[in-house]
Amino acid sequence: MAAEKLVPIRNTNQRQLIFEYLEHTLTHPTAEQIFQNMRQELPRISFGTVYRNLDILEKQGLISTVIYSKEHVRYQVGSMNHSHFVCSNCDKVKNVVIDDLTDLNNQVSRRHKVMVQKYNLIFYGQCANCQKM
Amino acid sequence: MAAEKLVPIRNTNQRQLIFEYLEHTLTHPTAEQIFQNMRQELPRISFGTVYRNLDILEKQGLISTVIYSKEHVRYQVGSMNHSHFVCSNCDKVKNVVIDDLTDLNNQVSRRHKVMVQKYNLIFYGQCANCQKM
DNA sequence: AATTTAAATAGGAATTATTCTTAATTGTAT
DNA sequence: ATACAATTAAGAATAATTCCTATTTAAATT
Repeated sequence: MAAEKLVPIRNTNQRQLIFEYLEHTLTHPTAEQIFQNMRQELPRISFGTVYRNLDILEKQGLISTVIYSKEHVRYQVGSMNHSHFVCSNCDKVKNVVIDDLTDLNNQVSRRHKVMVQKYNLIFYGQCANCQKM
Repeated sequence: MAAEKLVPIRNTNQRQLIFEYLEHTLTHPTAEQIFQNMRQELPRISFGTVYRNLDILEKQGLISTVIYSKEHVRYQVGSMNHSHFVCSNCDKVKNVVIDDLTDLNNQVSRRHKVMVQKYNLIFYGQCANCQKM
């Protein structure tokens, strides 16, 4: 665990807008989708800026990354306190409410002598729409 | 859900050896690691062959894919009936035993009117070794 | 055992997502 | 207003994965 150099974080318009977009969207966009959306307001924004700011926002705990398939990483506001369902057919992502799993982290920490900081639970299957077809 | 053309699957030495390697390793190798290992026995094997056979083995239900970070997809024998712990510091992956979660799929299926086929639960944190440092 | 045929392979090119590099820009402290 | 370091845009570089094609090979048929 290398000690990180402490560097002041400046407020930039780009990061502010990325966060606001994530805050207001109901979907779980990919970096590509975020980039395309930002281009409407900031036509000169680059992918590097999107990725860098997503990393910063995640380190600040304001957003979190959901890794739900080989191809697509998705982003959302807040930390990972809920789970996701991903339709294997149409790729849609749904937030999912499940019974309390808060003591799972402790259970795993105790049994395996590790320090669990978070978990990520993803369900895969067919959504209501795709089942009909 | 497009109907898939039924195509005979032939037994090849390459696929057999990839499966045997996964069967006997205790780690959760990446495609790269599998490729390097296969090269010892099959010096002419290509990445395409590794990826194609991993896909086939997964479709046959003989192995499964664990997506545990943006950078690294990992493979293991069997289906995903257990969970994983990933150390955020050293990247090591551990199999984790947790209390019965078998009715989680049903719980989610019922509440969200979807058909859950599998779930993937990953814990992130610091392993015993990395905590000491 | 030889022949046939489509599936699988090797090899390498192409694609895609992400990270890196650098000169120019900009937020903020003075 | 000025200075300075953090951030940006732009595009090159990298890495993982997929795709393409001529050749090879498993296995069914003769």
